[in-house]
Amino acid sequence: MGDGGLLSLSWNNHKTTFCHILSSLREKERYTDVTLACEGKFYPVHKLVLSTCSEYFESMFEQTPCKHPIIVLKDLKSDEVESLLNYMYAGVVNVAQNDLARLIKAAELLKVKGLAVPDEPPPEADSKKNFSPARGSREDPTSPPPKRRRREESGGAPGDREHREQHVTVSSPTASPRTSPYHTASSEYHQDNSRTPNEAHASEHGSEKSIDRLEPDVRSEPTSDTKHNQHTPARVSSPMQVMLDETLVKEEIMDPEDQDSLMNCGMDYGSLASDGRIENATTDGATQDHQGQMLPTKYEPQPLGPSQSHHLAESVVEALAGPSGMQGWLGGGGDMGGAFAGVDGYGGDSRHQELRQGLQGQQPQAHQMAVVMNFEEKHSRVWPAVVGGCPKSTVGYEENPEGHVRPWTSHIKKFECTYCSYFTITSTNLMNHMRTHTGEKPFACTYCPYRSTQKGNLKTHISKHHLEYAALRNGQ
DNA sequence: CAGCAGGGGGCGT
DNA sequence: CGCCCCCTGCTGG
Repeated sequence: MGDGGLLSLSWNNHKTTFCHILSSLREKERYTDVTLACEGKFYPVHKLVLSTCSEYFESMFEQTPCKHPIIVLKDLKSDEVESLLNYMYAGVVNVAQNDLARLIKAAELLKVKGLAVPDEPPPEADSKKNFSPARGSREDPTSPPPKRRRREESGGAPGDREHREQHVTVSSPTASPRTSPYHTASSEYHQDNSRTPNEAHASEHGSEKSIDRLEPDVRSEPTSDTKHNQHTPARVSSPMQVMLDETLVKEEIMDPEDQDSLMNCGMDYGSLASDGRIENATTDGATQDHQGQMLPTKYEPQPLGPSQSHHLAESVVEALAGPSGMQGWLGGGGDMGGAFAGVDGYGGDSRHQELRQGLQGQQPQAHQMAVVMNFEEKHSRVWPAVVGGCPKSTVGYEENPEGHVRPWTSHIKKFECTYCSYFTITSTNLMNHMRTHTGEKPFACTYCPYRSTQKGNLKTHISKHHLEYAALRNGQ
């Protein structure tokens, strides 16, 4: 190094290796810090990947201090989520031709880069965009070019191997791993895929642009244009999102007409509706009627009323409840009711100004409401153990040998710190916590200058340092 | 090991 | 509901 020679060390297989490792980590649920829930299925994934591949998630995570949020994608299908996750992790995913439009629309809802970006000529030969920095808006010229290409741009490869199966080749090597231990049904995309994962893997290694194999007739297929159609039969709206994280429960009411304020406050939930197509698709009333969580009055930072909290609970239950019967997993309606009865007042009582600023005075839109529940990081360790049981029943956690309590009923907290995002269910805990901010140490040791924020700590201190004196005093 | 901080049960008002 | 108390986990020296 001393001779000044500059060596360029190149990792030839960096991209493929990187993607493979990422997918492996996902498969092993290693370092996962966010869980997507859809139709009763859970997908432990990484914020980094989601943020990288989706401005939607990036903005969400930026504004949500949750350590391990659980995001319920309400208006998406589990297979769509699986495909999008596979796409984000591997850069490719297999999708049945008939499901292409649906997948694209889902990608647009989540602003998945490469899929959600409207077709436009790529500025240059691209590599995997999914792992590029996620900064920039969709209008950003530096944003990744769309992966879906028109036939003119696909290098004229009509009728290749993927097409014969009527599959859009988006299959990835790592798309094969189970998306979740709670996965109850394998993706149809893979079931229909004749290629083995290894073959797919090899294919990906051979070409980073397997998406280019999108067949011309696939794109010319009528359904492929539904992403530009505002009134597709398939109900596609802004996904109801429930983020379970630290204790906090919020209802975020989004008004598509107030995108600016939403942007200003950093919450990009409304961006889903910023797209006119999607927005219109959701304003046909079907979504609202279906979800029934629309709050009739404008959002106010006030505790939720009974009916509102009921709607909140319902929304969460409904969001978490999938075909596999997540109601049972959640412990039954009664328990859930109790759980969310305990969160009354969380709808607007939060002091998270950054979340609230852009929401005040806005007319609520049910399809744009996001319910944000915070789940403390510590509990995220309980969470996998809890949900590790059968998602279809309550056995998984009610009788779990570790004695884990029901997360929804035991970790919903009511008191929040004005200095940080801390929440607790008891005022005492909050008082103790507040002392950490104020520096108040009301408990002074009578034998030394030691002071403590908690009496118990002082007692411990005395028992360890001044036990003799304390015994003498007690004896006198 | 000591201190800090959080969770939660128990009890009285 | 507030307070007391105990227990527990984490962290830094």
